[in-house]
Amino acid sequence: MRADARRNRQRIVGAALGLFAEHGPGVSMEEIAQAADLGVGTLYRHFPDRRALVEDIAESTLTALRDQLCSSRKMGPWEALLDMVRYCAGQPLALVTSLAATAPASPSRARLTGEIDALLTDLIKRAQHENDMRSDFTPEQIAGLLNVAICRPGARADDPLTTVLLDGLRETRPTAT
Amino acid sequence: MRADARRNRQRIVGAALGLFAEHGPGVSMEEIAQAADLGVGTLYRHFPDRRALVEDIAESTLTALRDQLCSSRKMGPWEALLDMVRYCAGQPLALVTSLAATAPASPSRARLTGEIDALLTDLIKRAQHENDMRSDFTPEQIAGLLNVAICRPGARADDPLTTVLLDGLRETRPTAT
Amino acid sequence: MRADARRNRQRIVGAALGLFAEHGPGVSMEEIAQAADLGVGTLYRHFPDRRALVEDIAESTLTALRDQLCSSRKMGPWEALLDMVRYCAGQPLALVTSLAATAPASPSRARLTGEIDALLTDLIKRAQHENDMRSDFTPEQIAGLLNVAICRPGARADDPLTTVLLDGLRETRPTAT
Amino acid sequence: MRADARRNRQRIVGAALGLFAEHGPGVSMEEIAQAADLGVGTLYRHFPDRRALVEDIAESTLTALRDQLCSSRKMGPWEALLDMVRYCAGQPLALVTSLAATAPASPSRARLTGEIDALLTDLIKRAQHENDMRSDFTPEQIAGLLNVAICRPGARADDPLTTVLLDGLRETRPTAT
DNA sequence: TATGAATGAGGATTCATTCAT
DNA sequence: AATGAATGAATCCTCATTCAT
Repeated sequence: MRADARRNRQRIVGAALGLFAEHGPGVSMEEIAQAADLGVGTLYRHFPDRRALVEDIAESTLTALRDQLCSSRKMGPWEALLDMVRYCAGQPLALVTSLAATAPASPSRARLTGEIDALLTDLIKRAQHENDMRSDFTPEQIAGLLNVAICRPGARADDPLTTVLLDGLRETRPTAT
Repeated sequence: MRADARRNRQRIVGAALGLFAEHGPGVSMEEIAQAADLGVGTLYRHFPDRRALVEDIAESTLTALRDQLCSSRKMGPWEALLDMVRYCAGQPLALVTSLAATAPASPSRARLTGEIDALLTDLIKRAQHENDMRSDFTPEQIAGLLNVAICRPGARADDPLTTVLLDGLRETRPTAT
Repeated sequence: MRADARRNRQRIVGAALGLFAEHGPGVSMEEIAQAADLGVGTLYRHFPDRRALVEDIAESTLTALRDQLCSSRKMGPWEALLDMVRYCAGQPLALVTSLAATAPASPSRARLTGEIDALLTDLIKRAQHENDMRSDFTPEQIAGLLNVAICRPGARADDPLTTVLLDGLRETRPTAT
Repeated sequence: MRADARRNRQRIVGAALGLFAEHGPGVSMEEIAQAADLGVGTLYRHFPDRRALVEDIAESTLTALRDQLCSSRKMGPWEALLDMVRYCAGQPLALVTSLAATAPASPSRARLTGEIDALLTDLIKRAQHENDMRSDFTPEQIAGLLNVAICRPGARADDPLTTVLLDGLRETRPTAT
């Protein structure tokens, strides 16, 4: 019975992700429930309201990202960054970001975001320290910039934007403008 | 009365831009009308439905961008690109992009987008030809990349992302990864 | 100037009749005004509100019918009835009847209806008296029956319904059922 | 719950019929829902929009009429016609006809109308063949005429109009005019 | 427990009517 | 006097949420 519940929860989240991706954030709870082959009532048993569902999706995605960042702490910083970028390409980060933008962050989401920022900033600091990354921007600025690269619909680790950005960050020379 | 009507139309568009920017695309027509100090009926006289309002905002922004691109055709290509980036920083392009993503493009919006793409691609081609820009990406790829840089909330001509991107594009060397 | 006003009034009534006939009673005041090549304001100068317009149409049609009935008082009763039926075929009586059904009758419309009923009933009485019409129904019943025949969309003086009815009324024999 | 839902559907249809009959086709969905002691939402769960409600009322009335016509196919034609007229007197056919006139017929309503016309025409043909009905009109003309008699507010099987019409149809003699 | 029917507040849109030009 | 822009109440409809089965 607990297994059933867990399966249902997964189906709901999966259905929601799929529908949000395909039809935008306006998808109705009923549609999500149907796509998960469940009644609305069951959806509401798992998530007290729509915000809870959205928050759950956002938090689980962010949690996975944080864990990924944690797990690569022992790598060289530049390699770890590349890893993170590759990892993100397979995640619905663009979707989650825009969904989450709808509502103010819950405390736990805020905490997650903070942790990710800290981990990322730390990574960047180490990269700069090892002269793998240009140092004329603060780690926070660079973190913001990477966020854009990552939280983009259809972002891939080897698409032009990512490539040019990483190229631009790799060096230590001043601006060309 | 013609003058009044024009003023009202401007107030509606202004109010809509402000509210969309602040509270997202879910703002109600009533709220927009109130923010413009008008009755809903007036809003609907100017824009037959919500989509028409959104389309109008999108198209006028895109038209201005196209005109800007046209008017800088006689400059050197790199300087023209910088000009465009600076111009876009002052425009609600991020907003317009996300709003427009809600609905499929109208024919005239599609045409505008096409024109802008053509102008931008041409600019990039010329920049590559003059060795102002790396040539290991197609002009279309670079256009896509610049679109991201430009259609970003809070984009500025001298913020880190833009700077790094332009740096990364300026050179002619291969990838550092 | 008075001539203009009269012409405008006629155009409004004409446009309204046409649109009501074609698109039903839901036609908007704006549409009527446009069809009359006038602004709504002008329409409202002539008719204080929608009901006034509808009433006017109804009353002018009923007035004409009453006048027609009056003018044939000197004929033989059966011939006068045939005349009335022929006259009605060219009038928008079906339309007016259904329009008027929307709202309770104004005093003057009620008066007109009463006059018409009286004239018609009188005609029928005379026809029965002259043995031109079967007498097993009261004049009021026969008046009601003729109303149906007449206030029908597309009624014509020689269509099957009218023909059969007049046949059925002409005789003096009892029911065939 | 299935039983409840069915009951609710019936209450909606009943309320709608009553209100349409009393206050015309302009009754609001909210009023119908209130008269059925339900929320608007429930009304819309049962009927996706206003047209669906009207269509449903029309189609169920027409279906019943068709079934009535079918079930009397084995009777003598004249008796079957009388039966139909009697049956119709108890049905809201006038209402349904005027409601349905609001919108173009749905395919299934069109089919029903066609079937009814065919059955009625056939009945008339047989009646003419057995010399129960005058033959100087085509069956289609007579069908049209009967439609008027039947689809009239307050039609009864023994009211003057019906009586006179049936009288007029019974015989085989030419017009009296 | 899962279901889906019921609810009703809220948003989009229309249109009769008023009023500034 | 004519015009058509402005108004907002009224209507249709949606959808998050609750609740009876």
